[in-house]
Amino acid sequence: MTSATAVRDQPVTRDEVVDTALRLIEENDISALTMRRLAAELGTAVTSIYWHVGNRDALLDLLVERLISDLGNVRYAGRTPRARITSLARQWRLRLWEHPHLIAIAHERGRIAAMFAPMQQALAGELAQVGVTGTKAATAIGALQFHIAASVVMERTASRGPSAMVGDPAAWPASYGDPALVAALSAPVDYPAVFDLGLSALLDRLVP
Amino acid sequence: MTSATAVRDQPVTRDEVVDTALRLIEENDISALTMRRLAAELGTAVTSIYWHVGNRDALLDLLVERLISDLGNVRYAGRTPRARITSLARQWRLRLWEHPHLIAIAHERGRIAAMFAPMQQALAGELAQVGVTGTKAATAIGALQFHIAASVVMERTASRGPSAMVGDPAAWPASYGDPALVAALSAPVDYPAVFDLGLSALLDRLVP
DNA sequence: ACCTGAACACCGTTCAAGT
DNA sequence: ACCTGAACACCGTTCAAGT
Repeated sequence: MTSATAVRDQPVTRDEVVDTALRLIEENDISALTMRRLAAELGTAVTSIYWHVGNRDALLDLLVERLISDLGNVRYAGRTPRARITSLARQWRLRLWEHPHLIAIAHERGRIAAMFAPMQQALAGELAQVGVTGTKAATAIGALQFHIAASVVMERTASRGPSAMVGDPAAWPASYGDPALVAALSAPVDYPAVFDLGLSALLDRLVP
Repeated sequence: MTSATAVRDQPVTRDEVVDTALRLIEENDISALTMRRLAAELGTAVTSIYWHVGNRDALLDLLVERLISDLGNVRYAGRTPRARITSLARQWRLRLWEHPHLIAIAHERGRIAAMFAPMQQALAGELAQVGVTGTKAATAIGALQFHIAASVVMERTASRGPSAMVGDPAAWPASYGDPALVAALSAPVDYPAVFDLGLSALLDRLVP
């Protein structure tokens, strides 16, 4: 936790409010973003934040818009269209994972679509190369987008709790016939592996 | 919103606290569950709730445990193992969807595993019939569980915001070569279809 | 064993008043 | 144009005191 700016000579700006709010969220989590704490961090009265951004809800909208405009495109590569789509999806997952708090907020506000806009167009280009267009391409894009967003949302939420196990060994009879299964289920979830498995299964279906 | 019980002759019980808390959440959402509102609904002082359940966090734990013990098993059918697994997955999705608020809480608390325990054992039985056991079965169970939980979490969160579109038509150049794609992308997400697509792709991979 | 009111340290937000 | 303090209606939680 950085110490609050005690006094300030410059007026606060809207961008500065957004910057500081982002910092508070990324250093802690969304619950650290209170209007009073934000004001303390900025060295102003709470009420002056209301002048700049309206209210807390509008501030959250601004944070999401900032995220969207910061995301931009992502580097990806591969020899075949399928390899490029795989690379693209993995890169987007990693990129979103840098802002897990924000993507949860974006999701709640129905802004996931806008967030993925650059990815959609790159994906549409790759799909067109393998002859997938129109509603089929839309389905593929929707499914991949869902898979990526879900992976980040699920891993993020789970990582706040106890290390998420898939299974609870105690729920299985001690005499259960497949001890290797029970043992494997009690390991922590390997999210990247689950992601890759789902991705590759989807691509088998979606990319001819 | 039901009117609060004005006076009461019986002592409050822990179960009654949990019941009322569940009702508050399911009739509204998690933000409706405040200790003060709960007390008003029960017709007691706020502080007496603390005597029964500890604090708000412990109450949320109790709600999740209640959900888990209420879930139990689910009916499913089908001629082939694959059909039965598909039916099982769909039924679990529907079942969880009856308690979207609670499953978000369960997920945050790392209790998804316990929630899915009955499903895991049914699934293990079906997988064994097609020769999938051990770590392979654990992977399959983990992937299916992730898919079901993600579907509910994503659809639930999205449904609080504006009707989620996959794509924003305005983000595409008006001259884009595939208008059918752009049009299809701007329709609301069909979550059951996305769920079934992902499920069937996973099963192609996981069930021989 | 169960309940109570008072108190504390927080929230978001509005408003009238300042420069 | 920008900032301020006071005030309101909320939170969760603790505690000493009641029966």
